[in-house]
Amino acid sequence: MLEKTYDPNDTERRIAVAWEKAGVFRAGAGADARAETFSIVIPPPNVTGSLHMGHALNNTIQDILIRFERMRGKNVLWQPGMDHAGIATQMVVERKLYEKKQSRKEMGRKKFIQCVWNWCHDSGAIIANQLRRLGISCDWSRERFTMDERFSDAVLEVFVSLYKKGLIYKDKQLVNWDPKLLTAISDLEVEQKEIKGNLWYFRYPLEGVLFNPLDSSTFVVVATTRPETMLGDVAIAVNPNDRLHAKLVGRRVILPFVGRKLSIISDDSVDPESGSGLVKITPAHDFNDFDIGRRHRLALISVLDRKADIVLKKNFEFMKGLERSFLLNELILKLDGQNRFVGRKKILEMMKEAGYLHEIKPYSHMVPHGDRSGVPIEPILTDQWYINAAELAKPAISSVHECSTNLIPKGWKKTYFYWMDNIKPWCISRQLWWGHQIPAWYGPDGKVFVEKTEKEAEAVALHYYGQKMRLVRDQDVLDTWFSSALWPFASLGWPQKTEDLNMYYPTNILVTGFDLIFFWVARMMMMSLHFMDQVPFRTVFMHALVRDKSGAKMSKSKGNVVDPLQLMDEYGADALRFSLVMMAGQGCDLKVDSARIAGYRNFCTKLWNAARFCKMNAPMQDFDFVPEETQLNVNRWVLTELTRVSSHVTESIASYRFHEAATALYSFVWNTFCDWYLELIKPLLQNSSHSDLIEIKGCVSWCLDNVYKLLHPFMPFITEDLWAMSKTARSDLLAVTRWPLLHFRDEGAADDMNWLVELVSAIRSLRGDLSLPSKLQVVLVIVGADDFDCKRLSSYQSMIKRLARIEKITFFNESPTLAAQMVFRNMILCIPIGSLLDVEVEQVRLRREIEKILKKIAKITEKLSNNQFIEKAKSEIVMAERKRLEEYQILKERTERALAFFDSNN
RNA sequence: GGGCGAUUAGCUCAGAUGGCAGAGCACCUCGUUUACACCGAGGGUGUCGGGAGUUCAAGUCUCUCAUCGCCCACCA
Repeated sequence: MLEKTYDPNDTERRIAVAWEKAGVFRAGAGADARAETFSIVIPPPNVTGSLHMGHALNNTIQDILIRFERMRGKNVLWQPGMDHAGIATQMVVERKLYEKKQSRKEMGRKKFIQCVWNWCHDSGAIIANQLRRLGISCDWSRERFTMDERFSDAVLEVFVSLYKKGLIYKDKQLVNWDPKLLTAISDLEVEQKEIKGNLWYFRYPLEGVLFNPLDSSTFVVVATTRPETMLGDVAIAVNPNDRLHAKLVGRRVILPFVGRKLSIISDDSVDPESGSGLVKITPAHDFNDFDIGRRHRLALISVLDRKADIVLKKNFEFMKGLERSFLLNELILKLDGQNRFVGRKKILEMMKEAGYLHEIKPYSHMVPHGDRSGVPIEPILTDQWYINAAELAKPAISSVHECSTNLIPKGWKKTYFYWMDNIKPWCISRQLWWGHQIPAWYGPDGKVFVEKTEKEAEAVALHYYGQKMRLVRDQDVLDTWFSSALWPFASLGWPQKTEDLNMYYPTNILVTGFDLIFFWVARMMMMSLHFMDQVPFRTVFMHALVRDKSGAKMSKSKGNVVDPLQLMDEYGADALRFSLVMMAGQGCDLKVDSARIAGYRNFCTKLWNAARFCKMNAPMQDFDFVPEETQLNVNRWVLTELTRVSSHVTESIASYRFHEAATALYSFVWNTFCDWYLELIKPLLQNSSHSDLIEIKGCVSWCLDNVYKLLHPFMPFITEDLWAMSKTARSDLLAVTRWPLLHFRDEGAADDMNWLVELVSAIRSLRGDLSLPSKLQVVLVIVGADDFDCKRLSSYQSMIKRLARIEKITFFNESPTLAAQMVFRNMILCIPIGSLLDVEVEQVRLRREIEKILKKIAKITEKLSNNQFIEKAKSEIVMAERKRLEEYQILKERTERALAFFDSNN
């Protein structure tokens, strides 16, 4: 005998092992030689990560598709793997070292990298096991890592190839610099945050007049949010159409303290409405100013170093040709080596003291921050490697236009195009140690040799110099997303021409969160199209992001992280999976609420108990059940409903409407199968012929077996477990059993049983209105039944009696006295309850009923008397309305008759 | 500043191609009917955010306004 409740913990662990042992997740397992393929590459989780709700959702969706297609007999590959996650992993390991009072720098690069590798080996298995715990069925025998040897080979191949085509190049540009992590980052890794600060208005004295803070003709006013960069100012710009200020063009101002002479220039990009209308230009510390500087050939004067500390003394260009005034000396003394925040304060003090501070206005504006470090980034002039993304984007754009790749939901196309159409060079070098080191070697004269190996680089250098020269390798590593972009083809063995690539590329679908559309999806499109000449996936399914109960993003610092492992321990992996799917509509947010997960845990218990009932009442039969051979309408009905739900589920999964599939199954199992079918057959189990009993028992088990199959992609553990216990299970695991394709339908039986369900519900509702004790058996008197009704009533009377607690059904022409009445279709149902009946209450109830009906009738009549409606609406709609009207009129007439009976007998 | 999405029952949300407003949870009443109390039966009057338009017909399509959220953007 089974326990009353399902215990997921033991079961899930046991079954996960069984699957793995049987090798059923191997690519192509169980498929025919000529089967269609279906492939997915997993979004590789960070190697140091641990399972969070986003992973749980993402992998559940993929697993549903994979299990579904595997059961449909396809040759399925789900390629797993992990990402080395450059910055993230390096940060984690550095933090660990810091706890041990060690540092990366002291350790040296080689040792540090070894340390990271050790950490990866330890940590990598954790998330893989957590994914197994969730039941995901990827082929772990083929696990790949974005830093493994074969993958590195792909990375080198791509880098060298793009370099030689001129699509990768080195450039000295302003770059987003993270002063905490001390590396360049790409535009995408910059987060704009609104900061409430000030706008400071400075007075810069005009050249050739004596500066007087009280005389506005002796200075110009410029506004800035970044006072600390003023020492790098090289010009002042105004809009040429700014009537107020354009006349200043050509004059010069003196940069306070420093004494540098700044020309006032005109440039279209200046907004005369903004700030004071005059902008100070600091090309070394601002992207916009950098462009203006380039247009006007202005000098670049850098006053911040890589740590964003102010550097004055060491700055040769800054000092050149300047007399060091007293003030300048003082400035250097106060500022040199200070960090940017202190520097700002000190500059402001000095400006104020010297009368150069004109005004301060509170001002809130967007300040770029590093997404990992959280500190404000600095635009800094450095040498970095870039990809010409605009070039690579072209085929990636047209492929989506041509629908070679479909984005779901399709609204994301617009976002994709907008970004791709405006894509800028992608900075791919990072000043980190953990990652793919850039395959570039430099000769003594700085000449760069880009080759896959040092040997090859040396060979080329030998040819170039005519003699052997010492080469030094570029110290930088590549952006993690550079290697992630190769995932769909490199994980299948590229650059080798592998059988896997042949068979499984392009993949069918990529499942990912919409937050990765630029970081990852777009870049995979670019790289894959360039190197494979084919899209990486036919479909991209973008799902919502998991939020907490109140809709906020989960983060460790907020402490609102919901741990999927804990939820699985509490409710089981199946319940978690089911709730994620139920919530994964196509919105943007998905709120996790444990009450809901508990609800699906209850659903597991419900299913478990249906199986338990089956085991108790319909144990093993040596019987090959064939739906077409059934005789009993109750069976033919439930089989019809099962066919309906199975095709609904199949269609829904195939079109990625997972929520719909899950809802259909939930409602079939709970409402149709448990609440009605099992209740309906209970009386039959005690009191039926042998052949009927065999049919019923066969039908119950057969339905459950099919339910297990249909539910398996959603709830793999419990269904596998129940499958193993069910009579029809031979040695096969459910995971590789064929998906059911059901055809049996008997609409007549379905009509009968749906009528029965409605009838019983109506009687129960009437009983409820009368507050009859549920144990009380009553007599049901039926008035106005026709032959058809009578036939139905007698065929199903044992079911009706049991489910509605009726001791006897009789037929009358008139309603009996002291009976509660209710109209059901064209009959009046009466329950004579004698003195228990409160006639007045009944009258009120019936009157209210009539009122409702009249409203409906009025509405439909209005519709039908509208000629436009009759003329223009589809004929089946008009017919349906007429039929409804007829039904309501019968209802009205019968209800009035019931009421009249009371009125006349009172 | 631009783009996208949301607004439906107390809460969380479903409602493809317009045609009788739904589910789960919560709540109330009743119930130890031999699978399940993680259960069963019964219980819903919601200006479908406001306004306008198209249509015989609008939660659904168009416009507009409001509120909220997200993404993108170099603006001092």
